[in-house]
Amino acid sequence: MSTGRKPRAKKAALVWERPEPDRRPAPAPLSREGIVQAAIELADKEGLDSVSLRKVGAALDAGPMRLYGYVATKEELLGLMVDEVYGEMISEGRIRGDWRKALRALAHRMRRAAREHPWFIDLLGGRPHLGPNSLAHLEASLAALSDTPGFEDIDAVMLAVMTVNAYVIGAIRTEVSELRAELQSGRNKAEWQTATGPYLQRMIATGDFPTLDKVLRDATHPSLDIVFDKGLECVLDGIAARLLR
Amino acid sequence: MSTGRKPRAKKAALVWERPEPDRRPAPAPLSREGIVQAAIELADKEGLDSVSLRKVGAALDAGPMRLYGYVATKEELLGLMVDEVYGEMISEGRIRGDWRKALRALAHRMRRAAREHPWFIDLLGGRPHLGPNSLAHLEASLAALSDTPGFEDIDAVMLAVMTVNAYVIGAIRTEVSELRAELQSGRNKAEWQTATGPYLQRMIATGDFPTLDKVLRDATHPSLDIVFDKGLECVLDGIAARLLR
DNA sequence: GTATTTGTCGATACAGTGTATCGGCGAAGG
DNA sequence: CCTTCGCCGATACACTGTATCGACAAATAC
Repeated sequence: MSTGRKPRAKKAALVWERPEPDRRPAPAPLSREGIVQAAIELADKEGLDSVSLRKVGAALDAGPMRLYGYVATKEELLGLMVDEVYGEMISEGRIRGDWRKALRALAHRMRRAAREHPWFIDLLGGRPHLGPNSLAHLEASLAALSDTPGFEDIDAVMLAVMTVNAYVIGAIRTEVSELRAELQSGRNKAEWQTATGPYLQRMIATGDFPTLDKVLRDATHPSLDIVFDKGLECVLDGIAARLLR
Repeated sequence: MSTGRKPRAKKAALVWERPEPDRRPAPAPLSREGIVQAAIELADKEGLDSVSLRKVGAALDAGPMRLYGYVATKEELLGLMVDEVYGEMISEGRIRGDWRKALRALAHRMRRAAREHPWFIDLLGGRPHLGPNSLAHLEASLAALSDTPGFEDIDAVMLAVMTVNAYVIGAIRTEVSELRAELQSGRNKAEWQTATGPYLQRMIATGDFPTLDKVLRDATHPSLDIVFDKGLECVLDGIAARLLR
């Protein structure tokens, strides 16, 4: 095509109108580590939905496309975030003690991590985690067990770790969902109960949920920590029972 | 403002250019149930990401905003989808048998539902589920236990149900993630293994993951069904152990 | 030294998303 | 028949992830 196209619209013809050669704030070092850090900070502060390539880029004085040099896709960035949290879990130190202590420690580490990064549990299980820290975490888990007596069989080790892991993930997921519900509709637990209370009471008043009614009326409602630990001990008991068989 | 604004640009002045009075394909009955059904069909077929208000609307010959009469937000639609699946689970019939049979049945129902609707597990735990079917499912679970001997204490019932639920959710989540990984990168399990294999082998060759190495080499790798059931029995054993104490 | 090639980088563009807004239309009321 | 009201849904907006490709800088060739 020969129709003379203008060189570029944005550049004013006169120097006086061009402010400066577009002042680069810095060569913008930028690194995968830095990007992941910024993304995590954003997710912690504003929630996972706020992690967009634009916002992460902006936090680093860069445009969205700049990140694509370090990450092929947003999925990959999320994967790196997950691996980073695994890294934090590992850095808490070696797991020691008998198998029960070890599994308990692993469970609590994960729970703590999920509390500090509420988005973590949402990302878990999206895709398998093959990052170095994930692998290291898995290795640490398996190693902690395979050293202890009663776990000579590698299949038993695998079963124990996977079962506890499944419980932990499910339990944390439920917890986080409850916490979010509280945080969302107002501020404290009381407000949430008064918000959903009427609806629930109306439902229960139908008489279709007698057992649920009994639970809400008679059951002691322990703190989340206690519920988590009780369930965990339950699972551990199950593993113990299988060991002796 | 008095500047004569044009009546409407889209309407051609001549009748011949206006095709028809915009032929309504039908008064478009439209109902919450229908919308949810369409959304579920879409999610089953094309994945959860494809569930957009526009596409759901299109499936019902309606614009996006039409749906907002039946649903205040997309979140609400997703909530309805979840409740619908709970409904399917309930409709499989009453839970019967001793507590172990009952819990096993509940677990397998959920797993089956998650297989038919792979998006289900992703939505679980986002927010608490207070829909009628969710409540009915919970009621059925609690009722199935509170009838059986050994579960007079309502707290014990709650603990057992919640623990099994946590395990099931976590286990299914892990499973689905593995399945997705296989389906994604090619077609069958072999292809996936040859895709990620080299990377894993290189990682293991570093010698940093000896136990993981042993697992990959020595462990029998049972089918997903067997793994799930073994873990489940493990948890059930734990509950049994607590019952006798 | 200049001319040409090359390769990278990021602004722009695009096809989507969820949802707020408000003009136009049908129905109700005088 | 005219007016008024309410509601519905087309349009618009702000935002997303990412493909594209022109412009610039460094490297190479002469």
